[in-house]
Amino acid sequence: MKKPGRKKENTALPPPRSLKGKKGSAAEATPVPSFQAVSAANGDRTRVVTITDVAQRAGVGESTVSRVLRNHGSVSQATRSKILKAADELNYVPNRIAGTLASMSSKLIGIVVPSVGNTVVPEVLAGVNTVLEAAGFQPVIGVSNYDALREEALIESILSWRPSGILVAGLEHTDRARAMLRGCGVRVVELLDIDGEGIDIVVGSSQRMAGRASAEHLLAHSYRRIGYVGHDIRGDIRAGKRLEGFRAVLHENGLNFVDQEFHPSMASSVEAGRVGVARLLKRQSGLDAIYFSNDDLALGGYFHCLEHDISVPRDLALFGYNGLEITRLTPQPLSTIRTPRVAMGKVGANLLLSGGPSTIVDVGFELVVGATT
Amino acid sequence: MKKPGRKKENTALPPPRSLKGKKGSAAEATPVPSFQAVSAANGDRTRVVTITDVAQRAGVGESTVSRVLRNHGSVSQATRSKILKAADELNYVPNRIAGTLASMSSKLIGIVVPSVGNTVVPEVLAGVNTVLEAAGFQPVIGVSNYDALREEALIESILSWRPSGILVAGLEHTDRARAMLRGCGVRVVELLDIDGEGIDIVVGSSQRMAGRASAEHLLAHSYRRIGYVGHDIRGDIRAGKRLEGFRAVLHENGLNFVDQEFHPSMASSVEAGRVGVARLLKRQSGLDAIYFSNDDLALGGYFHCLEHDISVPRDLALFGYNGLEITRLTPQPLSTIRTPRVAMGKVGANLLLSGGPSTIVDVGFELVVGATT
DNA sequence: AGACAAAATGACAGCGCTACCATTTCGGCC
DNA sequence: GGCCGAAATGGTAGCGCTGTCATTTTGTCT
Repeated sequence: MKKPGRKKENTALPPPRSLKGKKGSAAEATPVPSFQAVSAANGDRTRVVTITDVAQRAGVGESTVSRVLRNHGSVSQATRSKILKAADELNYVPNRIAGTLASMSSKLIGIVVPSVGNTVVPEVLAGVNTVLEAAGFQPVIGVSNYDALREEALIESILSWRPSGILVAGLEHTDRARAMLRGCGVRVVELLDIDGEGIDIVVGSSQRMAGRASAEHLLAHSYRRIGYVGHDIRGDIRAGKRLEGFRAVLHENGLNFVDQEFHPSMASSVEAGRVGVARLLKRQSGLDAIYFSNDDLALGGYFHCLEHDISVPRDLALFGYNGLEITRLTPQPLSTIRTPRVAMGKVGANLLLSGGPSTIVDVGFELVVGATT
Repeated sequence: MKKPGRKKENTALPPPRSLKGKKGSAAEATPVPSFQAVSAANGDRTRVVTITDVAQRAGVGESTVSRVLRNHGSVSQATRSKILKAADELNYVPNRIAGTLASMSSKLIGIVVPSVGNTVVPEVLAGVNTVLEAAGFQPVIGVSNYDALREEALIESILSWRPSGILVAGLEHTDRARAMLRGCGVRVVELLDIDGEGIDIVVGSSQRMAGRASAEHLLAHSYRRIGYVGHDIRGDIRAGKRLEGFRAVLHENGLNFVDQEFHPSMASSVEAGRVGVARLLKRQSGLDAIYFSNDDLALGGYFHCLEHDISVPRDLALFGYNGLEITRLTPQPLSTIRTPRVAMGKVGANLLLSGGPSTIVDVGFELVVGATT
């Protein structure tokens, strides 16, 4: 339809410079300075304002300025305000890079997450961020895309910023990643999952138990011909653990999945769920319930049912995982398992900063009986 | 005058290590190390590995190690591998804090976003991150919660890490924030919106035009009794601009909103939409269409209709904003306006790193005619 | 007023690395 | 071999700040 918009530039701009052997040749035009070359609206020197400038302007020593700015150590009220005034006038912004190097302790916290696709991770991050911000820490984030090697690289990269702590998702990492985390000398929090061996602090809920609870719920409601619709399990280890737990209960009851569908890669998980259910139903395996790898998929399945007049749960029951807010607001609330994600983030961050001993915190989960089972 | 300062061991003898004499004595009653105090499961001393250690181990100078590690400058193949081997054996992780301070140019990029609630911001971040990662940059993130003062504080805080660039959402900032961004000496990208005056680089689409296009679409489809359901507009300036554009078109056609509902604060936007529509309909204003501040609200409204057998669009048309993936997958696809969020992030990041002149890039938007209008 | 502890302040050596030299070594080439 | 430019390497100031310690300035009691 309408498509206003001026020039619709492409993303084809060349990256500024590559990491790899860029130099060597004597040519080297544009040594890329341009860093901190501005400020000082007046005609004054265009150097970045340092603590020395503030000290001179206030007529005191650098250490005193440092003490005032960090609110640390005793300084007379008169001196303090003199310094604050000078700092303000000069528009001084402290250089935390230098401060970090000098003090050997940073106000940076590393965070490595697998994705920012659905709202699960952002919610955890929100919880983490609340705590970090209150304590004056800044998060440095990396997204691994469910790729263990990328995660390893990210961890290394983030550790090179010498954070005061690091939060990562999950318990599964490459050996080298684990070694780095163990040896980096700062606290490590592993989030979301507790099924496995952690490095230091572990905050999450049991994926296996969640899967088991889901199966038990469906069985308790007399569903017997159960199918599974999931995304690629290779990358999402936690989804795999849930599936494993679910399947274990089925086996213990002499059952098995009647049919299943995996969707390796689909733009959206909702779509994967929709397509998965469509395929499953087309095969007419006489399913009475479907377990999904998560709520996104379940939502897609639910939409499919709505569109094709499949009565839920009479004709087909649906069960998801995550307890996304939206699953509470669909015409029929979805049955799912809700995890306290924001709280998880908060707890994790708090433990990280608190300096206590290594722990495992099971934040548990809540089985939400919606209208789809 | 006395001569303060510590002893600076000169070139007398090669001291075992540590210029700081931290080691040496066997006593060592933990003088506040706790930082970097771990690793090395073996009995070895636990000092952080520095470039000097690598240099010594490889039997070369520090500068050469630096050259190899940064892949910058010419080093013989033999020396290179010798150094890489030493670094690997020592499990060396470079200290980018020190590197940044020394080189006066960091591999950090600041990002300030209003929230991580729905998937809009994460999608933009994903685009940004793709580009940053490829260029070896690390994002430092702050979340302002739609609070201008918090944004200001975050900007200051992030600038103190001396990033090489900074991305912020929107064009509206406090005066001080704007001054800091202008004066910090690095490139600034303002994302999402282009209606207003930017600082340096602006990448987004016109909110006002989006609102207008939405109104024109509804009018073209003969809807005349239009209502509005939105969240708190005070914080979300962009939603306000869309509303303004929409309303302008209504006025130009001698119309106005028949009724409207604002939801200041609700746990979920979807819920706000649901509740908003319920209230609007209860008032029986004879609406034939509802414009929502965004897709989350629209989704909630749609769910309400589904649940209460309100035929969409016959009884009521719905129109949202964002073009979230999920709106494409509901039983009836929602009519909405889709913005190229990932691309927006990529373009913004590329421009930030490319070092070109200040620009405004209108990435446009696409009016998606779903089944709800 | 003198004595003494406490508060206030300043001086300066690093933190680990990179940029910029200076110096040494290497490869052709007469 | 001797010469010379280029490649390879080492030495060493800082980068802006903080921690330590020395010094000076209070304030409080006798």
